[in-house]
Amino acid sequence: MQKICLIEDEKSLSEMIRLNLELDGFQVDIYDNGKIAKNEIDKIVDYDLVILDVMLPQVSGLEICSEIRKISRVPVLFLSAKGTTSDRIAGLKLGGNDYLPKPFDLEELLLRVQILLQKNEITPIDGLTIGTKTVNFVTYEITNSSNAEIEILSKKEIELLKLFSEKTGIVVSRDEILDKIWPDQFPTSRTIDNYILAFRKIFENDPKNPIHFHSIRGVGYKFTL
Amino acid sequence: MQKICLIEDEKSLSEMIRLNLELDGFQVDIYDNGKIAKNEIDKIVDYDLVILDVMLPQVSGLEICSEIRKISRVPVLFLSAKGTTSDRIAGLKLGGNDYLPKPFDLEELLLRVQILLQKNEITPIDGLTIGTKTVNFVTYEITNSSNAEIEILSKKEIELLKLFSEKTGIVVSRDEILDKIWPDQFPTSRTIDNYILAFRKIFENDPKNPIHFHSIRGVGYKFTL
DNA sequence: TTAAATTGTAACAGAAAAGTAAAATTTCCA
DNA sequence: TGGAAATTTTACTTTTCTGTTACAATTTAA
Repeated sequence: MQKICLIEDEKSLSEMIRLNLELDGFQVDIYDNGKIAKNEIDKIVDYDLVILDVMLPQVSGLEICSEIRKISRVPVLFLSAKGTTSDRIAGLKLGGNDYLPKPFDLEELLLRVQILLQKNEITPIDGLTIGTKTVNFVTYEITNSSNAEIEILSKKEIELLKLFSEKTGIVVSRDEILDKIWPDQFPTSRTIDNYILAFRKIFENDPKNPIHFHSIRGVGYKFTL
Repeated sequence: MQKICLIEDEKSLSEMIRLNLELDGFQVDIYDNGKIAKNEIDKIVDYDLVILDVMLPQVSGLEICSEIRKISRVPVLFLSAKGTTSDRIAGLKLGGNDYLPKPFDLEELLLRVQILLQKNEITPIDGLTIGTKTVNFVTYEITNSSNAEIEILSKKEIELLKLFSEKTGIVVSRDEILDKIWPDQFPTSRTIDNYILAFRKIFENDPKNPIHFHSIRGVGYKFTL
């Protein structure tokens, strides 16, 4: 779920915006104090979008935007009662991504929010998910959705997993594995077994009764999700 | 060079816009006829940005936008004399990315054009905060929020940190690092290690168990915040 | 039922990669 | 030009990977 940070001191307005963004499926947190917001820039840049009122008591929205831009490129949408051209330009120059003068139409706000968030669309990762664990073929990491621990696999392990994921549900012969993973070497057949052994320890709940890494006697192995 | 397609029937306005966009380093082609534009959608979607007047003779800008969206996600910026909310919403709903009511300030147009084109680029930011320390890519200084001490990094260190900050959370291979940081030289692999060593001493609480500068054996390094 | 073939398993050793500090070299100013 | 800072290399250590070995367990076939 995409999270939006709304920095706006006028309670009735911010609650109205929050309600509507939530109806659109976003999670919304509100800061009603510019000074606090400025002190928590670290937290603010973790959001997917920041909606920022220009006129805040004590600290101006422009100031906050400029702090944000020092450390992050998170999209910033300005709201302002002062809708003059020069204000808009000031906001955009400081790194704001859009500027909506008050009073604005709610529907327009929602549309502009969606446009800004499209930019951040997450590109699917190149990897493989087995049970609660996800292997990232680029970073070599295994992330476990249930306990946040991170393991790192080796190059050869990743190569083998890639091969298996390409052949999900299909038996891969020992010869084929050797050809693909060790094109210039000719290791023992036991070498393959050892990698399977490792995979079972990592991915199988009960390594003795594997459900993902099956041995096909006399042929090779079969990987299933 | 980024190419912009401007669809606008009012010659004096379109030439003025063209001139200014060209001064900003863009290449601009003008369509002054909506009908022709509609017949050449294939060509139009090859541009990096389309600026579209809503009120065109014969064919409306909204119609053209909707044709564009059938085959492409090229950013579309609407211009319109009718600045009513419902017009803006109509434009955005059809897939427009921004809407500027006429009369607009030229500077605002140029800024919004730049924002829309940034989507495709990675805009470098001028700093990076890791834990309590903030690196300024312009002054090369590291400021520590907890003890006011100031360290200064070297040029190469800053270059490397910039690279890592652009690739936060992504593995950067040793080859890529060498390519980007040492385009004309071919230093030892140990050279990179030494920079990482320095970064860990500076930014890691426990350099032996790094949480920001991870080594990915056989590949490279990964920086995380 | 038993021997042969195949697979499972862990411990080990050599190889490769990365960590490290200090020395050597280059660059940049004053 | 001298010297300090920056940069890169060198040499060494440590860590991790990787394939082999030896043996156990399992399956197959005679």
